[in-house]
Amino acid sequence: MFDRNSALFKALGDEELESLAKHSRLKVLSKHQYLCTQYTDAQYVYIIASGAAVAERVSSDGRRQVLSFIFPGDVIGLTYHHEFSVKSLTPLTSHQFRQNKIAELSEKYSSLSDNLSSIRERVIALMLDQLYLLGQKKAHERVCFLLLHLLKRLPGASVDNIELPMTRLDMADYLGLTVETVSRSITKLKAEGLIETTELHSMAITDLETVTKLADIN
Amino acid sequence: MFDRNSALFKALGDEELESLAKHSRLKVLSKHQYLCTQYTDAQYVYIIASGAAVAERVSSDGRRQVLSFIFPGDVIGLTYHHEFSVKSLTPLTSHQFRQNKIAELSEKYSSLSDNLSSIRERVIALMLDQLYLLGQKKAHERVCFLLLHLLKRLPGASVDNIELPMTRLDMADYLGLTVETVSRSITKLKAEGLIETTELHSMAITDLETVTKLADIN
DNA sequence: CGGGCACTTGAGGACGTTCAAGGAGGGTGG
DNA sequence: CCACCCTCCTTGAACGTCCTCAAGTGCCCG
Repeated sequence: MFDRNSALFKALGDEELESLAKHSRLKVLSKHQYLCTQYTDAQYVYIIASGAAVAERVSSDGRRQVLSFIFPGDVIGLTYHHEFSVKSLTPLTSHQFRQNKIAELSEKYSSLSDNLSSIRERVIALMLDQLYLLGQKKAHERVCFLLLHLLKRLPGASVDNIELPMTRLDMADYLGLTVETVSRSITKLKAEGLIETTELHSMAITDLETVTKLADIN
Repeated sequence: MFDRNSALFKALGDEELESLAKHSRLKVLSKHQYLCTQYTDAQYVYIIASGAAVAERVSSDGRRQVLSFIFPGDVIGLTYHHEFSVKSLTPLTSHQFRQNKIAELSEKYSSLSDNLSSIRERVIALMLDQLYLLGQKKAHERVCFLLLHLLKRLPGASVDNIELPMTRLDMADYLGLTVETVSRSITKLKAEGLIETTELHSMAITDLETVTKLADIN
């Protein structure tokens, strides 16, 4: 039932997995629905089983920051309050747990508790990368970073085929740019022979070394 | 010895505090020294007693992102690897603990463990605000945000006197701007009657409502 | 087939950066 | 104690990157 590749279930024994399974509920969303919304109590923890989503923050004047793209195995709701909304990009399936149940089980099973710690740590590491990106990087560097990020995190992605589950607007709001700038950056990267696009949402990295150099923080 | 106002020591009993004190070492730094540096193992946890510091990430081409300003009561080193360096802005005193000692004690004392969780949560909340700031906000909005942030976090700061412990460059690198833009933004805010500067590093907010409106995310 | 949405492309403009100069404050050595 | 220097800050001018506005294309779905 549960995928041990997920950071939450990693290295858990059968007993732990069964306990978790007992308290989980499958939650299924279609495209463009909200799993949870900004500034409400976080009653549940979700672990994504399939599909893709975004964590976003929207202000009253319409500006929107995509905080993270979310993929299978990712965990949502480990904080007491949601500081963001989570919206599905594709049909989405997730396992829902009561937050206090997770807290309870993590006291009992130290491996679960360790997993939770390492998830939080990874979230922080990702956010630090993104802070650097938004504060310091140029538009085309940001796009390269996103491509490599997706290459790492998207299930089934390979250098010669990255299927983007999000629109250009989602990419723009993640990168702190406009749709037009993202589009132009992609065009430019294509012109320079660094990437190729077979379809609108299918990309290939043809010059991984250069793309990595542009994306990297060092 | 320890200040219960710090998020780490909050609501701890005398026994807990004594156990911690037993395992702590005072670490004193002068101006512009490193408490810890990027990409090294985090052996120690530090809690700031006095002074101010920055958490920063520097790339090989010289670009620098200030990830956070650090003030008394703040805790550093709760992750296994430092993804950043911490540099003192002023003379700095901190209490140093071995990381595994903290982990050990937090298993024993649940209030300590709770404190650690809430610290991590607060760190994430701050970072989310900053992501929105860097991705979406205009220069003068960023400066307003920083002023309010300092008003909340700087010990001794009040609406009519905020003593900035950092240079304009630190502010710029925190806000994803250049020194010149920060300087111009401050000049503009002064001209509009929103703030006043008595000295270079002393500011007063004269129109809190407007500043708040500009800084806010909603 | 038509309409709507997403994407691309172009032109113009704004915001922030870069480059450059000048001023103010603090520390050091004469 | 003053002169000098260095660092930090401000201000100006020119430039560039990215944004805004606008038009046009392609694709999906009804």
